[in-house]
Amino acid sequence: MCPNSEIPNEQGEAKQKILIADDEASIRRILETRLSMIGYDIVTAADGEEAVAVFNKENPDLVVLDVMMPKMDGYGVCREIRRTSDVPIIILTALGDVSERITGLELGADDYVVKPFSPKELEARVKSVLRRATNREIAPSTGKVTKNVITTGNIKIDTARRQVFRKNERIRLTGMEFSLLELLVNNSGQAYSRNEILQYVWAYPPDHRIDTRVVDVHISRLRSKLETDPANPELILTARGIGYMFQRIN
Amino acid sequence: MCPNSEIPNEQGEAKQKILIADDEASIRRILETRLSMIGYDIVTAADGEEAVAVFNKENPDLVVLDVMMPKMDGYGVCREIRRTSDVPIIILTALGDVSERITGLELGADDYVVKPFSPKELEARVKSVLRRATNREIAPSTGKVTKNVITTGNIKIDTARRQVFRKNERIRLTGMEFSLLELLVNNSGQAYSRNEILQYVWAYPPDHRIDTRVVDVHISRLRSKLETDPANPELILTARGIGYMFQRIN
DNA sequence: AGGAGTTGTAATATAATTTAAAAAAAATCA
DNA sequence: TGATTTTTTTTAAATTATATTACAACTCCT
Repeated sequence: MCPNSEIPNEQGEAKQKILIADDEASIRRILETRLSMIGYDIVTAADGEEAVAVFNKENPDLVVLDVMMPKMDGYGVCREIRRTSDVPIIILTALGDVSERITGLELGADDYVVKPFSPKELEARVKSVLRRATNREIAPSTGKVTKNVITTGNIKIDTARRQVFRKNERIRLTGMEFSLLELLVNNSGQAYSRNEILQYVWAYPPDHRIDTRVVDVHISRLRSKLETDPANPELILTARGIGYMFQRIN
Repeated sequence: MCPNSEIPNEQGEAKQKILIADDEASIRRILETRLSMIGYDIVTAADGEEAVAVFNKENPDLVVLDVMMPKMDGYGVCREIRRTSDVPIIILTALGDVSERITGLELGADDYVVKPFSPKELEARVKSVLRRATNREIAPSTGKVTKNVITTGNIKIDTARRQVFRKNERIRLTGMEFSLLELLVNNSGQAYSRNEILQYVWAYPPDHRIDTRVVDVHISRLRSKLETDPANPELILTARGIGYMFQRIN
């Protein structure tokens, strides 16, 4: 099967770990259930001090902090964590409190979710933040400069606007399609396994039991939209036994 | 984060002084931190009367006023200041209260910023207002409304007059539509969930469970009025799984 | 009260994504 | 080589999410 992840994340190939800090047991329980269901390791804390302690002990990949907690509030925890770490942080704020939101972002939180929220929404934020966080590491690791507009052959990719053109005709890509293309193009010439792609584009932990064929399907659709002859791809290449890669750009 | 930076101010001479009047300590603290970081001198006040006192004593180059303050509200302070001075004034208003905004501008404020705002946004307004103030050779002593116009693509948004133009044709938006647009535009590039939008734009109490699909409907109506091709929106974008956002401006 | 305009709800349509599975291609090996 | 196995590609169906529409309820003006 697919070999170990070549792309180092902080835990090697372990699941990504999320620290959930909220004093409401019901919220902890729900989030723990839902997030572990889609493949994350969850650790929890019921107050601010515990959150800091657990953070230091467990070194999670992402932290979800409720603002209102006993002992130390979310900001305190955020500040404390930021003294030593750039780990992504999502803040849970109470209803529409402006100052809370500003404070949170000011202190270096990566995102915030306003209560009451649906678990689905938090899931989406978690993936989004993790995707941003992990994608940030990709470009530097290859030593490539990630340009805003990339041109190769008759394909033009505007990463800032998330738009793609072929022969100056705008091609509509869906969000997933674009994210996938973006990963491959930003690291052209480098092959990624399906698991790595799932991890980076979908922000799923390495061993999440999602069908890795999703990647194939998306690759197929991308080819049908981008390639001159989808049956003989010249841009999105198959690395048999490994995964996929984008034709090297220079 | 980017700490301690000695960015020279526009004059190169003495630092420009800004008075910040807001009863929320957290907002005062944040704005003080951020604005002094980029080279302004900051003085603060926690209520209306203090604001007037500090203004008379410190003679700042710009005043940022929260509308809602104890002792004397923002308008009172604005009126009071305008009796003796043309100093630029920025008003902080709650979202969606039209009359507040109009009143503020009538009273001679130079600009307003709608809560919730990001510190970055206020920084931009501060710079903009100061630039106008220092550049105006023949200052209209009335301190009449300085337009705050956002332009992107072929649409122009005049937030002061709550008017929107496409290709210089006026487009009629309803109040809700404009408020929604305003939230998204004022925070372009940032995705908001339906819940957040409901809380910010509709400002319903937490128990008033309204169908989140209302947001979809209004987004749809906005698109049909604003977008060149409503089926392929380029301004009001869908953040699948999360909500909506306005195409990042700048 | 009457009419024009606005808003929320619900029903329906469309689109994006995942799953499943069959067909095709490439690799393995006796 | 040819049969077998593995891997990839493609298609279709199922699932989930978003978009649109029509209408009823409501508001604001006179």
